[in-house]
Amino acid sequence: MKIASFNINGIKARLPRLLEWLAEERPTVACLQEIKTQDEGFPAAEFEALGYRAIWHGQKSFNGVAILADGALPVEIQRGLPGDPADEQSRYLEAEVRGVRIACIYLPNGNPLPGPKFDYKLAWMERLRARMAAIRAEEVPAVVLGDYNVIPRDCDVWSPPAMAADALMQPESRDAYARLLNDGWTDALATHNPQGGVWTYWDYQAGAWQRDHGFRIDHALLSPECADRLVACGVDKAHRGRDKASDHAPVWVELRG
DNA sequence: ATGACTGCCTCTGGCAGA
Repeated sequence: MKIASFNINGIKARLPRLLEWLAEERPTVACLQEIKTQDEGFPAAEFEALGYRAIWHGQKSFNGVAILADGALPVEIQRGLPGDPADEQSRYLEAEVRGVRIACIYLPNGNPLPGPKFDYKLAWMERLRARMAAIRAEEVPAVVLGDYNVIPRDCDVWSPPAMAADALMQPESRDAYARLLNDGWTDALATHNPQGGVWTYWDYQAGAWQRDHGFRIDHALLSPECADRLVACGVDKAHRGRDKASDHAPVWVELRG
């Protein structure tokens, strides 16, 4: 089964590209981030026409996440990241699909720093760690995937100095990410590409795509029950080069069984 | 180089993104 993540940067503007990607790549599960629409604006019928059923957690203008599954309705487990009742941003949706726990995340960017946005990012990462520990304790096959907004290693960015001041690669951001791995989660793309050089994001500005100035911030973290089943993973890079593309490319993992 | 581009919901310019 193929489980994918795609930060689509607006589901209204991206719908033709998104439907095209689903039809061509046919992921079993697709986690979407930055749908940027309220719940009532979600194009569920367009996905059903392709054989996908979905659950979604929308928000006006910003954020918003969704989980699509081929031929099955995802069984919702958790809507919104626990740990802060005052947090109303739509960045977390968790479900079960075909016996696998799927958590779709859109981790806060954190810029500018220092400031409240960076504080919110770090607090959100601590809450995520707690939720992932709870999932681990259930000992179920689980994949926590999405836009983590963290560049884990220097080999995950085209130019470390160019991004050094960015919230994506601050030591605090990296340490919080490393704690997730220390807790027993496996970064699928990093495991299969220890040398780095694999990007999932290219800025719209300054010809970043044409110059291959990218970095890796979209990740799939596997529980031990899933890490044993990992047979392949990758980035659908070609989709980033198409007309009216998102600034992110889809990432995916293929699990045995 | 206070740059660059894109999407959203319109206070069609300001904000957010990364």
